Amino acid sequence: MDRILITSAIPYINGIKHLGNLVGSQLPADLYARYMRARGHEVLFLCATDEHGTPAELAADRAGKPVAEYCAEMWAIQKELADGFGLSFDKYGRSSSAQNHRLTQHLAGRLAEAGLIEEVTENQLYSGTDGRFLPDRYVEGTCPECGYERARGDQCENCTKQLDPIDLIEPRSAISGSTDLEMRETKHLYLKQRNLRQQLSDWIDSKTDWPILTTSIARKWLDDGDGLQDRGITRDLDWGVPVMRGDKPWPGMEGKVFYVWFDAPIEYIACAKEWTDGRGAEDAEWERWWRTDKGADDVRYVQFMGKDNVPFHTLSFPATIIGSGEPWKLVDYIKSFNYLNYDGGQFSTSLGRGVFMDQALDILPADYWRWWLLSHAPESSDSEFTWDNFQASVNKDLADVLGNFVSRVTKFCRSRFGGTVPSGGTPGPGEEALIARLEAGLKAYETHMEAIEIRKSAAELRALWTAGNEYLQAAAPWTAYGKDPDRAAVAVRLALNLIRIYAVISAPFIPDASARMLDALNSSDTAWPSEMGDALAVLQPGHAIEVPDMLFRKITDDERETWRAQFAGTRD
RNA sequence: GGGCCCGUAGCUCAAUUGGUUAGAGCAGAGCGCUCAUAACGCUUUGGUUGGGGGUUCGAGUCCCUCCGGGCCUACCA
Repeated sequence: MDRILITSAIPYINGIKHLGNLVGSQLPADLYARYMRARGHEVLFLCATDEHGTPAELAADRAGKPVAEYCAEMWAIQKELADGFGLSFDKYGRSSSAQNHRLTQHLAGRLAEAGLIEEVTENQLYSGTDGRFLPDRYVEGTCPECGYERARGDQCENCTKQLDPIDLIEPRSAISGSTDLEMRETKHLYLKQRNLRQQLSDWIDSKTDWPILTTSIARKWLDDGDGLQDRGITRDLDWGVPVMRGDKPWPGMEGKVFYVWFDAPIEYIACAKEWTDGRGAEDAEWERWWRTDKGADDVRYVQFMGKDNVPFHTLSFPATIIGSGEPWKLVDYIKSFNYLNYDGGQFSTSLGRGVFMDQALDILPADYWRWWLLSHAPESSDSEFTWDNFQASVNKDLADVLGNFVSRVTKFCRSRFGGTVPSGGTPGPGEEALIARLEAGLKAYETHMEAIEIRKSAAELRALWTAGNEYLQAAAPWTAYGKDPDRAAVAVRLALNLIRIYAVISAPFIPDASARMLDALNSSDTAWPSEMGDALAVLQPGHAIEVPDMLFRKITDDERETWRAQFAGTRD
C-alpha cells in the first residue's frame, strides 16, 4: 500500500467558481484521490479556500460586509458546492486559519534566519480616496501609445504594450475612479529566489516525467532574461497574515501582511494541521504526511492546478520550502491543465460568463457534469464546452451505453429470473473472450489512471462499458431463454456481476451513480476486480437484486436550447 | 516586443516520441436484434495532418517561414 498526498489548487474566495475552475484542479484531483483509495492506497486529499489579497477585500466591500465575515460565508458556500460535486476532500480548510497564520510566519522567520529575506524600500501609487496602495492592475488611464482610455497600469489591453502605472495619462483608481493618486514610499520583504536558482533548476531538471506544460513554464521563469527574480512577499493590506518573524514582531513591517501567493501554498501544509486539530488528533498524524523526518519519506505528493498556477508551485513555494532548511515534503508530480472555454469564449468569473458550480447543480446532478468535464479535461490544449457536445456525450455515454446496460440487464433478470441471480450453466468461449477483453481493458484503464491521463482513462472506461453491451448482444439471453435456459442464466449472472464491476471501477468518475448501482444489486462489495474471473462471481445464484430508477436520463433538445439561451449572457 | 503551447475527419480527441496503408468515439449511411432509456450490436462513408519550403531511405512528429488560436511576461490571483 502506497501513501499519496494530493492537493488541489485552492480556489479563490471572491465568488462561486465556474466549471473551468472546477475541471482545472479540484475535479481531476478528486478523480485521482478516489481512484487511489479504491486501489487500497492511503490517501490524504486536501483543499482549502484562498482568502487573502486585494480582490477579496473589494468583493467584501461590494457585498457590504467585513472581509472576515464575507470570507466565512463564501467558504461555507464553496464547501457546500464542493460537497455537491462529490469532491472527497479529507479537509477543506481556509488559508485564513490560525494554523496557516502561524506556519506562514514561522516559515518567513526561517527564511530570514537563512538570509533569504531582503527589505526593499520602493515607491508605489497610493489612492487617498480608496485609502489603499493600488496594485498596477488597479490603476486605469489613457494608454500613452495608442490612446486607449481604459488601459491598465500593467498593460494596455488594446495595443498589448506593457506599461508602468506612471506612464498612464490621467491615471485613476480602477476601484473608485478617484484621481487623487500619489507615489508613496513603502517597505516590503523580498524572498531572494535568486540565491536558490541553481537548486530549483536542478530540481526541475530532475522531473523528467512532468507534463511539458509544467516544466516549460518553470524553465521559462528560471532562464528568461536575468533568470529567476526575487519576489516581494508582503503587501500593504489589512486582510491577510500579519508580517511577523516567527512569533516575534518584524520591526518596520507593522500593519503589513504577507502576499497572498506566499501564504496560499503554505496552506497546503497548514490544512493538514487543521485536519488533525479539528478532530483533536495528534500533530504526528499530519506530520507523517508532510515532514520527511517524521514519516513522510515514502509519501508520493501530487498537485493539481491550472496552468496559471504553475510558476508558484514549481518555483516560489519550493523556494519557501527549500529555503526554510526544514524537512518539509516537496511535490513529486505536478499535473497542470489548460483552460476550458465556454461556447466560443472564455469562462469569466468577473464577467459572470459561462456555467457556475451552483447553476450546474441546479439543472443536473453532479455525475453528468463530472463525466463530461473529466472526459473532456483540457490536458493537451484548451478545450471547449458547448451545449451540443455536452448533450451528445452525456446522452450517449451515460444514458445509452452505461445506463441502458444496467436497465436491460436488471429488467431482464426481473422478468425472467424473478429478480434473483440465476443459477445453472457453465461459462463457455463467449465468457472466456469477454473476460480476456475486460482484463486487457482494465489494465489499460489502470495504467492511464496511474499516469493521470484523464481523457484516456475515460475513453477506456467507456470502452469497458461498451464491452458489456457487445457481450450481451452476442450471448442473446432473450433468445437462449426458450431453448437453453442455462445459457441465459450464465449470461445474466455474468452481466449482473459486470454491473457491480462497473460500479466499482466507474466510482471515481461518477460516484453517485456507482452507489446507486451497488444499491440496486444489494451489494456493498467494492473490491477492485483484480481477478476478473473471481470478480464476476461475487454475486452468487439466489442473490436478490432490484431494478434501479433510471440511472441517467437524457438531455432533451428543448432543455439544451433552454440552457443555451439561459447561459448565453452573464449572470447578475 | 519576448517566450511557451496548440492547429489532425463535420464535431471531440488518438497516434508507442522519426517507422507499414494516420486511428477511436460522436454525427451520417446500410444491415441485424427485440432484453433495454427510439436503446444495443455489426458493417460502412469521411483526412493533401492550417499553407509553403527544407532535412531524411522514411515526417502528423525534426528545422525554417507564413497564417490562425491560446497562455505567460514576475504588483490580479
